[in-house]
Amino acid sequence: MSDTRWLTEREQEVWRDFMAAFLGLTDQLARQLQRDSAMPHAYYEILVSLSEAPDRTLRMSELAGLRGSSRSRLSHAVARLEEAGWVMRRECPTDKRGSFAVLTDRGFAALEAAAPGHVAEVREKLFDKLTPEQIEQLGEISKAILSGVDTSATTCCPDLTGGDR
Amino acid sequence: MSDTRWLTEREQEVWRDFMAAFLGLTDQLARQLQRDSAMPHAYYEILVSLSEAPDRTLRMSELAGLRGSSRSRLSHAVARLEEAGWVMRRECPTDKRGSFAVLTDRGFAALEAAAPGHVAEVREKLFDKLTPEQIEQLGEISKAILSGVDTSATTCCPDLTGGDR
DNA sequence: GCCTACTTGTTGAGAGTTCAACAAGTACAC
DNA sequence: GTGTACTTGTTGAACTCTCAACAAGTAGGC
Repeated sequence: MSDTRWLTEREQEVWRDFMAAFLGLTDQLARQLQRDSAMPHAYYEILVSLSEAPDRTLRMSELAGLRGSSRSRLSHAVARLEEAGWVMRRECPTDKRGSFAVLTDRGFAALEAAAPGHVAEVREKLFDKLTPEQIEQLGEISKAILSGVDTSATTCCPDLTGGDR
Repeated sequence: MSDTRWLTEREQEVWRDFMAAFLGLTDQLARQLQRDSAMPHAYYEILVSLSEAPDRTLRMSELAGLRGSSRSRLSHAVARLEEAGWVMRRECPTDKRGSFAVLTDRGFAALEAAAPGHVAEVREKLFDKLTPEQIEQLGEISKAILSGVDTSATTCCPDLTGGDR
């Protein structure tokens, strides 16, 4: 198609440090949560989203959108969270296809118990390592990257079977 | 233990944007590689590490160290890469426990075929979104985060059974 | 030599994610 | 109403990763 615009030496270096730093960071956060609270990071974030929603309740697809997760992934995850007694499903009265996920009191308690350790890890491993200027810079950089990430790609699986028959 | 130092509003915002941006970015890179080259991102990086090693050969544990991967994970991955014909195992003559992973010609060709698409995605989704100053800042920030990430944690599983008997 | 401690790499089971396929319901034209 | 297209959420299989357990080999004391 077009000849490749390879990375410069410096870009390569930044890219590798960036990946190593971020993968290492997320890895440690995930380990901390799994070790101390027996939940994967993705499940923690589902609980957070629910805890902030009105009535601690969200439609499955809204929750998937918020978390940038596929419907399939969320469905499996909520099934596990339901087994743990942290989330309940409730049907939607106005749309019989739909279903709500509701954070239970036990789920909220589990989240409250997990939060301090998680926040401490984020502080120690991220914010304590950066100057106030760098924190601002990271915010700007993140926003710039976000502008190019199509969040829809994760959530939906466009079925194009009807388009080119 | 100690009372929690919660995140400030601004820190929270940066944290969420950061996670969303990074998870979205890695997700898209992984999808691009899987879609266009039928390999997970982690496998791509294994091939890269091997391609840069003398004789395209590395001890399993060195490779695990380079990639910040556990020995178990690497062993499974190399098994898959061997099935694909991209990597071969060779035994180590001086240490009969050890084994080498060697990138095959087919593996090198697969890497060459995958690289342009991957680099284009990294460019488009990351470097094209950032100013030269931001790229420098990201490099510094990554180094700072890296300083607090203990890369050993991933690789080894310290067996402390003998310590406190 | 022998014995204990450690290292290397593999294995199998369990857990989370992805993908494609699916049932059930909704929306809207006709 | 009927029919077609789309949406919602779930399911099962395949795949990757993690964890614990393991066999085999090395290192160093004695």
